[in-house]
Amino acid sequence: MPTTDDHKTEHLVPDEADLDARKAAILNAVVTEYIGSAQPVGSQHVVDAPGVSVSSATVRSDMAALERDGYLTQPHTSAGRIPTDKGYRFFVDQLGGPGPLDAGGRQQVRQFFDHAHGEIEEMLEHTSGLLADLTDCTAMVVGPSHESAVVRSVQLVGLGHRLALVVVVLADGAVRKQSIELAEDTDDAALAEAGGRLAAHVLGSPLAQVVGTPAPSGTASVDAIAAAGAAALRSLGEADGHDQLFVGGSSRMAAAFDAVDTVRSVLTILEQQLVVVSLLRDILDTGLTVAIGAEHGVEPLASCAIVVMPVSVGGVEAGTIGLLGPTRMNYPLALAAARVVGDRLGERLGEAAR
Amino acid sequence: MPTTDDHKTEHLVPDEADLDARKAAILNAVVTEYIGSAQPVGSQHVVDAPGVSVSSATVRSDMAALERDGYLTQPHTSAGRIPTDKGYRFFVDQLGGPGPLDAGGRQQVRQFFDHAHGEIEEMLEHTSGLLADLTDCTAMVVGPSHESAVVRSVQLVGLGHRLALVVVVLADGAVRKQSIELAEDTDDAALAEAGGRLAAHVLGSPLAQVVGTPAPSGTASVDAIAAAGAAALRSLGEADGHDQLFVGGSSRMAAAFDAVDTVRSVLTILEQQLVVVSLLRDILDTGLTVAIGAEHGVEPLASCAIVVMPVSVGGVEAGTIGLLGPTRMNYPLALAAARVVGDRLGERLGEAAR
DNA sequence: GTTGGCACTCCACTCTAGTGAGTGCTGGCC
DNA sequence: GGCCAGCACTCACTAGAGTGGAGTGCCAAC
Repeated sequence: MPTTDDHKTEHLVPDEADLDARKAAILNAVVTEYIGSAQPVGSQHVVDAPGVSVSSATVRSDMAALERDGYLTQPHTSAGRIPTDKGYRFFVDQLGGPGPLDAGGRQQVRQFFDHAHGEIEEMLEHTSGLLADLTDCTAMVVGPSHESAVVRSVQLVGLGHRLALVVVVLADGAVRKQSIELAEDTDDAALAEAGGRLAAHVLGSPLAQVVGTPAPSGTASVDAIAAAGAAALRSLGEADGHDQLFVGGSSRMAAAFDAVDTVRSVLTILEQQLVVVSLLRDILDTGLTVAIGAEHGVEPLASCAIVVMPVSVGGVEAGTIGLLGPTRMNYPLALAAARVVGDRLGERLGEAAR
Repeated sequence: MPTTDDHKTEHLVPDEADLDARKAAILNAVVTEYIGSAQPVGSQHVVDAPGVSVSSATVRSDMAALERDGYLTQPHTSAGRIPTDKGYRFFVDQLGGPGPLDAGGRQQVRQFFDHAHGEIEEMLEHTSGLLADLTDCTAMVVGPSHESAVVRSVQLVGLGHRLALVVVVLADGAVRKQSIELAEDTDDAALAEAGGRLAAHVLGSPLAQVVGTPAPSGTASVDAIAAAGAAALRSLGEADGHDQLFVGGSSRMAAAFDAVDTVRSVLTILEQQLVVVSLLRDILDTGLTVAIGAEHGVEPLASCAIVVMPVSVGGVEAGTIGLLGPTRMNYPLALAAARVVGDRLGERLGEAAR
């Protein structure tokens, strides 16, 4: 009934604009309480909340209004209220805010980044574990894209038996490899010669923009190797499209739901790296930080919410952090953790990839 | 009461030696049925099984004997029988056997290895997915150990801003990297010089056996870089101890149990790569192929069974396959899949790493 | 040793209150 | 008009009683 809807939207203030202060306070209380208890919240539990200094009867009538406006719902008559996706949305947009990370959490983050060592991949992997610990959500960390990183070094390494490895180092420290088959037993000199020509051809340009073959050397066997190497680089450039994903704390999903079916379908999604990466991408592209319930359009995650935070290095996007939990997840905590860890991670990546 | 136990073991035949043929057939039928239905099996459901041409009353008395001997158990009086861990053990050792992979499965394996491409890590990752699909279990694939692989190439690549990358290629095609910090802005020539000395020092020896520093060059700055590189190599050698693990199909664990708690604790274990790798290692070391229930000693996995299969390349162990499922998993299928995929994977690794 | 028969057990299910948290409504008060 | 105490009502949840049936153990007979 679009007519009725339009009517409402146009003439009744509360639907579009902010809710009346007390209703907002009540909604806030219901969401907060429900996030903590996972139980429907009754009017009695809300009367003592800040900003609500009225009787339970009045709260009830406000709750009924909030339900009419779609912020709350009842599992059944004569049960307490549960926030709807719209209710969570209002909470996140108008009420919650990032909220500070507690002292223990801040300490954990500091300690983590003080002791973080090793290569990027390892650090990202561990970061996902940290986030999961902090928020009790499943954490997803997408590594920096290497699309624009230029080639800093190319090397051909013979592995014996007609096999060689093309090893590429990008300016941001990423290393890619691809094995190529050689036509016949090749001596190291030819390999080195071909490697040199390959390097001259691609050094300084992004991996994705490698085209053509190196200039001919006059020796057919060397040219063949160089061409094979160039082909390998191209296939590496194409494969680089899908960024690396690190998922941590997927066991938290089992604790979040008591229906095994839900757990299974969520885990199934998490196993599909491509789906997850593009899901996070999509959410970011629509300009959201939090996607609640059906907002992200992935049906099996309808009872989940996702917090997304871009990781930027010097203003340039260099990865993404995602937190997956039930729609009744602790948004303030998740937002705070994502922000803090994202910032620190960005700094770290900046130090490494200058 | 060890005395009683000894007494039994020594003087009563059925406990140690094979069960009487019909009892074995009954046990076989119970296990098979229970694997399929997950419901306690009554005597009536067994009378039609091959090798059991007796009435249900006789089956009952045999079942009672099997229960006395510890092969079966009852959830409660007047319910059907469920196999104990010992019952599964007998089934696996004496009855089941690998059992052939069905046509669809064989086709799937063939297709997978025909189309498998890319580098080892990617293939191992996908192999875990394949195994999960085939068996409906969670699959674990441990990559080949690089402990004994000798260094084929070492390179120092400058990344700008006092940062350089040590890139090591091992003879089996594995690539390792580690960033090092340079004392001050260093020119490429010094980097190349140091790289050359580093290479001369370690080429041909296994990564884990890198000791000392390269021979001095006479230039202090070059020596410093070379020393830093050698230190990086040592730390890489140490880090190489824990092999790469790829877990596929962890969502299957959610389908296997209906207690969310169990699912959560199993997933928690799966997140700890080190634990999983050493668990598989331990099982192999005790000479087992299948570890059932408490046999592997990891308490949260008490209701799980693990099928382990070494992957060997030319007789040398080069990785491990593991399948994790509930104790009532389909052992013949899991064993068959593990064997077939393990063999094919071994062949593949052999082709690549010669 | 095997079998049909029989009494028994006990889970799973249904049905029936009874309980209580929570609601919507109403009439009176400020 | 907004607020509130009071009240009747709703309905999930729980406990207890009753029932059906799948399954067992035992026994006497073949």
